[in-house]
Amino acid sequence: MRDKKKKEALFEATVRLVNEIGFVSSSVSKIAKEAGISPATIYIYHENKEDLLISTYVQIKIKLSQAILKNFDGTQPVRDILSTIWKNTFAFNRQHRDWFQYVEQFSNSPFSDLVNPEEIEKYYEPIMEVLRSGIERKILKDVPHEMLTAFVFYPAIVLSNQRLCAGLKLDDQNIESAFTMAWDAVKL
Amino acid sequence: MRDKKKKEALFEATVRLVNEIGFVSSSVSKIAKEAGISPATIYIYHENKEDLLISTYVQIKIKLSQAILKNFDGTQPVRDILSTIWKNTFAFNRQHRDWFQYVEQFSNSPFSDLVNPEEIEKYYEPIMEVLRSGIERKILKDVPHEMLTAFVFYPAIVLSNQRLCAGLKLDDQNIESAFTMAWDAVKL
Amino acid sequence: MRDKKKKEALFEATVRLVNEIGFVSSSVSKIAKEAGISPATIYIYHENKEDLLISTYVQIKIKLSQAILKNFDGTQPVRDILSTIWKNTFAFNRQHRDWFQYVEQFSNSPFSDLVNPEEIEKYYEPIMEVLRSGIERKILKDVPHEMLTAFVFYPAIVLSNQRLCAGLKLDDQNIESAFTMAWDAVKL
Amino acid sequence: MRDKKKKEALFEATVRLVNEIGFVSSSVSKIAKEAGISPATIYIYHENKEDLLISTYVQIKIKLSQAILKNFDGTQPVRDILSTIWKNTFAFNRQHRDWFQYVEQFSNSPFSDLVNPEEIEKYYEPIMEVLRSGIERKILKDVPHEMLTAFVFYPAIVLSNQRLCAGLKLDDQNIESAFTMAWDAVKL
DNA sequence: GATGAATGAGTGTTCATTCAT
DNA sequence: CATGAATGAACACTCATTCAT
Repeated sequence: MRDKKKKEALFEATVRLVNEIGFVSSSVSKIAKEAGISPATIYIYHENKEDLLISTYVQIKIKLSQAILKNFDGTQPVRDILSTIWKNTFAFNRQHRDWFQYVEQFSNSPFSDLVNPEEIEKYYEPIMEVLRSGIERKILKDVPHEMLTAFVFYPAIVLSNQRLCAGLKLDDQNIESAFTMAWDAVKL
Repeated sequence: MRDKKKKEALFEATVRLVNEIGFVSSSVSKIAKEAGISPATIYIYHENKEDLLISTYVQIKIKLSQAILKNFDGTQPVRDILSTIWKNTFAFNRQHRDWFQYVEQFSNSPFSDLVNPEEIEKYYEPIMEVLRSGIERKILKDVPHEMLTAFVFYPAIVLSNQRLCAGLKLDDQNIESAFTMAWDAVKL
Repeated sequence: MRDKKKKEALFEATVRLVNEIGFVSSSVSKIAKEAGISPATIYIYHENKEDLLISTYVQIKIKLSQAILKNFDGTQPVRDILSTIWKNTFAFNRQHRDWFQYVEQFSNSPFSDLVNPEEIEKYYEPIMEVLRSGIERKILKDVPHEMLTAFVFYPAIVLSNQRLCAGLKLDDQNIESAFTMAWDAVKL
Repeated sequence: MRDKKKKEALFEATVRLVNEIGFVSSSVSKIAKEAGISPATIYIYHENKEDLLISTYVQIKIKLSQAILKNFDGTQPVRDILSTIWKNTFAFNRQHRDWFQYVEQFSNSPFSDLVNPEEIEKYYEPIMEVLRSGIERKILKDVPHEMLTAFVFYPAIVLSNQRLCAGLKLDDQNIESAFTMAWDAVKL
């Protein structure tokens, strides 16, 4: 009969603290205090600190996949699909900056090696399918999928990054311009 | 009369260890052991751990700027200049993968906030100048410079990242294809 | 459910060690070892080293106040009251030399600045009242209370100090003589 | 050919630093920096840190003895001699508060055990002689000399102590009153 | 005589984790 | 299920001291 609220509080406390004081300084005890529970309680829900951080990451990635696939319609033209995804990504970032930041911090930590990629990739499969189909139908350039994502998705992440693009105003026009660039990069 | 060799050994040990065990786990004592010196000695050359990590980062960024600006010729067409920079980046990454990885880990750590951006930006000024001139001469899209770099340089970083693009073979042809994508993104 | 015994052991170990090797050399780890606990455990009971030393001091000062106010009877003549206090002080010192020494070492350390004087003074209020009343009733000299205590209490401390008065035998007769001197000093 | 100036600078730096940051925090390197010399240089003039601190203490005690014996005239009445000494003590404290504070900090540190008492006592011999003579001539109470000093000299130290008597104004009148108390204590 | 560089041993403190309750 | 107490190991950093120059 695990308390749902506690697990939820733990998730939120982890994200909040990591965003506040960073990955390195976020100790188990501090996270516990932030969540209003005992450090020992964390070990009921998670095997160890690693597991806590990883599971927090995975949860966010799943939520993220759901958000960016909102209004996904495989029958639309590739460009429209990617445009929707692109805009969803920026919308998600604006609404859940803390989740976004957590993911970025996590991705560049050694912990990220410990995540089973497949566990996450499956949630993004529809997007991969779009890319594959786009290539087949001679709409997208015939290059490895890493190269397509490097130009369609990572620029969005970079542009959303407060640290890297502190001075950049992300208004609708800029987002639109940026997507045009992405599309120019990948379209055949 | 500080021992040049010790400072050099310290630099190398720091990079090596951060690449081996990650930023978080790289403690001062471990770095000292890796460099074959006493932990106390580090504090002769650096004010504190932060200073050690930052100065290591800055050193690499300077070396990196020199490497990617190799054969820089401002009189060439914009496309050729960017192409050279693009290829230099991949060459540098191939030769100094550890330096590259260090920079990526550092950039996403809270330490990166502590670096004075101007100290580094000045070394990359020639590139900025190329972008500015390209926009003026109606060769590049007239968008904020962050958006240009997001499509010209960050994809190179992503593609070079072993973690993100483990399965991608970075042969000359792929590099060429990727640059074409980057160019398509930014060219008017 | 904190272990009362551990806190008590910590108190005793702190006093013992400070008396053995001095204030400066008494490190947290040494105190922990002396108390038979882990250094980390100290931080469950005390915020930091400072807090440990201060709280040890305050505890002793309270015990001391209780000891020297034993048989306190405000209705007695001033001289008798002070005489009782004087004798209690020597008795306490004889029984708890280590506590006495700890207080003296602490008083001359920079830590002593961090103690809220009022926290301690309240326990000694009855004595202050005696002095005030003595002045009012023209029994004691009308001088600032610091001057009265400098002659009534500090000489007792000096005479009790093994370091300063190594060769002095503190028998009843000497204590009596000394009190006579103190009384001659303060009486009108 | 030891540099007199360096030794003097070292003495002053030691006193200054101990008064500024306390006995415990005054490390050899900090003292060296304060004196404008290398830590290693200290070991030319002093065997070790202990020796530095002790020798600083002894120097001050000698200066102090000279100061409080100023205008000493053994032919004067005992009361006048002690009064002069008493006033000299307060004068010295006012002029050299830092030296005074150093002595107090040192006296209650374990280092003080390492000082050979005779090395210092000889400078205070004239005072002892006055006390002995005062007893013989039935002017002072016939009690151990520690008891006399406990009432004639230590109250002066207590009253001079900023920490203990922060609120006490040490004007001529108060000093005079206090000496009267001291004299009442010791006179037969 | 003087020093900057060097260091092993130590400092106070926090860590992730366990366990009896 | 939940926890406060407990801890050995590690943390970043400073120490008194030495020594080649």
